[in-house]
Amino acid sequence: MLVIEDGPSAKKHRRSTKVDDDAAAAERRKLIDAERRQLPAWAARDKLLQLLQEHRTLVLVGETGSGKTTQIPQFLLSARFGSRSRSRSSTAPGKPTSDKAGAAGTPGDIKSPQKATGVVERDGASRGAVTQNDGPAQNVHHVSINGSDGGGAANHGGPQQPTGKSVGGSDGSRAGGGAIAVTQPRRVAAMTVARRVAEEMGTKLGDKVGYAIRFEDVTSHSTRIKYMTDGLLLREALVDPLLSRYRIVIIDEAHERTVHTDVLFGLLKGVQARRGEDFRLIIMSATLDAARFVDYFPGAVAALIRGRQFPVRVMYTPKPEDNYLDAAINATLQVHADEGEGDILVFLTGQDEIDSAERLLKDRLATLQGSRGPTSSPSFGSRELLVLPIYAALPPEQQMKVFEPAPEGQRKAILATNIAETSITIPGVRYVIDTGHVKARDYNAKLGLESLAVVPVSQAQARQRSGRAGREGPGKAFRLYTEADFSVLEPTTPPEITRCNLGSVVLQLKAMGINDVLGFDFMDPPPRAAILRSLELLYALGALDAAGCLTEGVGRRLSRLPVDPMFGRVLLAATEMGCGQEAVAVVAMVSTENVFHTPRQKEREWRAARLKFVSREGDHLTLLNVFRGFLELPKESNKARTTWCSENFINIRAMRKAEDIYEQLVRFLGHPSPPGLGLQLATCGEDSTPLRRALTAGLFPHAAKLQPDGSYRVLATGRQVFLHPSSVLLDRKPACLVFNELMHTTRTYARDAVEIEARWLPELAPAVFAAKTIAAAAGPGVGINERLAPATTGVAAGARGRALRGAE
DNA sequence: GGGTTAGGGT
Repeated sequence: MLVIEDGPSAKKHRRSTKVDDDAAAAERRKLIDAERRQLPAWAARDKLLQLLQEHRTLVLVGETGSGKTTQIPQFLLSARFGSRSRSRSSTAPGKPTSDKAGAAGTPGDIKSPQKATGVVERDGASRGAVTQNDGPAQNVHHVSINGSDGGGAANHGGPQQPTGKSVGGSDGSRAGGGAIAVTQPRRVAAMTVARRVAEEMGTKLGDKVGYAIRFEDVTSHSTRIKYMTDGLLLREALVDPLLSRYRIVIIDEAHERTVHTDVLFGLLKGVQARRGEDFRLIIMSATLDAARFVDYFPGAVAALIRGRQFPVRVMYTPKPEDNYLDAAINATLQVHADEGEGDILVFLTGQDEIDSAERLLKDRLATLQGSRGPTSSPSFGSRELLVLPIYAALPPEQQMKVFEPAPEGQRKAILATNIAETSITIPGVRYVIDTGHVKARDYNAKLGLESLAVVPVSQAQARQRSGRAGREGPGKAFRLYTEADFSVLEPTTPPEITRCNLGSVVLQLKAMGINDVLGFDFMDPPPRAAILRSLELLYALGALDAAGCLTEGVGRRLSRLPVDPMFGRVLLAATEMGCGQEAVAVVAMVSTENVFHTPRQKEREWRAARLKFVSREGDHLTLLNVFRGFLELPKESNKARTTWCSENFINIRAMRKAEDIYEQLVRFLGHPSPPGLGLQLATCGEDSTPLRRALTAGLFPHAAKLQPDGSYRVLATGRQVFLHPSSVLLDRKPACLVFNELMHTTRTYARDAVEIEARWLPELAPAVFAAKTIAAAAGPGVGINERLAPATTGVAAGARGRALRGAE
């Protein structure tokens, strides 16, 4: 069971199996109520509501365990913020409704961040030594909310106003007019928090409180509080740019700065400008970066709610470690030998590193046991150390082991990637070992190249890691670097939107009528080159016209498909080429990561298993074979599926996700009326040619030709790349191929490749591959790249010029 | 000749 962020309350939550026992239910409600009142958020209730009446944007810094995610929406609802009735009675922007505004003492100061220098007081219990060692708390402009007692405020979950007609011309869809939307970066969080809040309010999930995530909508017409993923709200904005069905939008975990939240920021700013007093925005963030948000949103005010975090003592190494992996193993053994009860969480960078750390640690333990005898030392060997890996690609049954409590007399040492920073919370952890490194994705817009490299963490990330030791009691964090090293780390990790491919983002903005993408009000604008590159790509795909405007035929349809624009283009082409079914399966599979589980110590086994699926034509067809194999299993038999997957070293989570995407795409492409595209999904059977042609029609910007030295050259750019070692084509190296993506690690690798015919290119992408050039290139022994590169660059430059004219 | 951090989508 994954435990979500934000609070002991949610963590303790167990769903009651029966509610027919009224007495027990009432008892439970009392308990829940008592629990709620303990939460720091509860004490801040009245003040928060007051602030929100006076300001259109509230930036709420709620530390871990404050209860902000579960409580704030309920407060708003009980204060009728979640109903339509008060929206008309509110006053003009900037004019407080309440004459009590001054009485609270501070609102005047709060409004102007520059004046309100109130340093946030931080009590020791809240952050303890972490703060101390990290240096002084940042000087942020907030007001600290110290609970006025929340005694009188008990009408939570009271009867709600009938919704009537919604504001701003609602479309009458579910969770109708004036509801409260609360976004989360992760699906599990949206689900579990919604479930908890429904229970607190004593309603059925999907009734007054619900959630919506991709593939799942548990809301109804009576839903007033809707927890959802940020990506989903972004999708809704495509259809309803004013988000008219919501009176309040809450962006939770805003400090994580996902691509989705960052785009939402810009959109919401526009929504505020157009909806005025009719709309309220709350930005909830766990770290003290409120000033950024306050500066960005006009008229915003910040407030802090304390958390319930136990103190964590942070230790640094006196001098730099030259091998953090060795250091981590030593530190783990030392903590195990010297420290009291509690599990150890070690942050490493990736699967390989975790695998080898696991081996090294187990070897060291065996040696120690052997030299001392099984029970010789009271401090060492008296307790066993249970070494457990956790990372996203690990099969679920192995992942589950970290959530089980250590058996009596044992201690867990969990070797984790940054999955344990935010996505999952592991119970029992009291010691954190931070190697100070992380494997991170980056994007070089000029080269259109993604890279994956081990880099130092940011200070914020280091704090987040340390905090994992203080969830259940006082803890200790061991940073395997010096305090001086910490002080020179970047304060925060740059937002993702500044370091990723923007194809989808630019397409979405265009589809929402935001034509001047370069001028979009991003909180942190992505590199200009990244936007330009996306415009070029979208033009090449036919999604934008020469003026940079969305094309109705291709562009509009691509914007609605929930896949990368290049894959969307593959799907559209496939429906015309009679291989829609196969293409949907392939796109679903490539939209899923970690299909194959490839543990290093079982390489022979997984290679043998994979052979059954291998297509000599490439990775896409191999993935298609896997998907077909999976679909042949009885859908209702979980057992059969689990067994098949584990026998074949296939990740069942990935397969379930691929199946969901497949079904969603089939529904979408096939459905006859508007949101659907009403396209026929035919099958090409065993003939792979139509499918490979369809893939070419979308992936042509990634077409590459074999070079004499065994490497490949990307036709559109002239770049030299290598086939990724995981490709089934590695032994066969066809003369021409298209691939999904480039990734730079030790070298520049092309991942997921499929063989194509060079002569298809001018036919399927005439704007980019002039027939003449290809004809020359197709001749034997002709230096194809030298001829192609200038031609394609010229086209790209032309596209850029035209696309920009529309944009600027 | 050799390898993938984590999230997310009407």
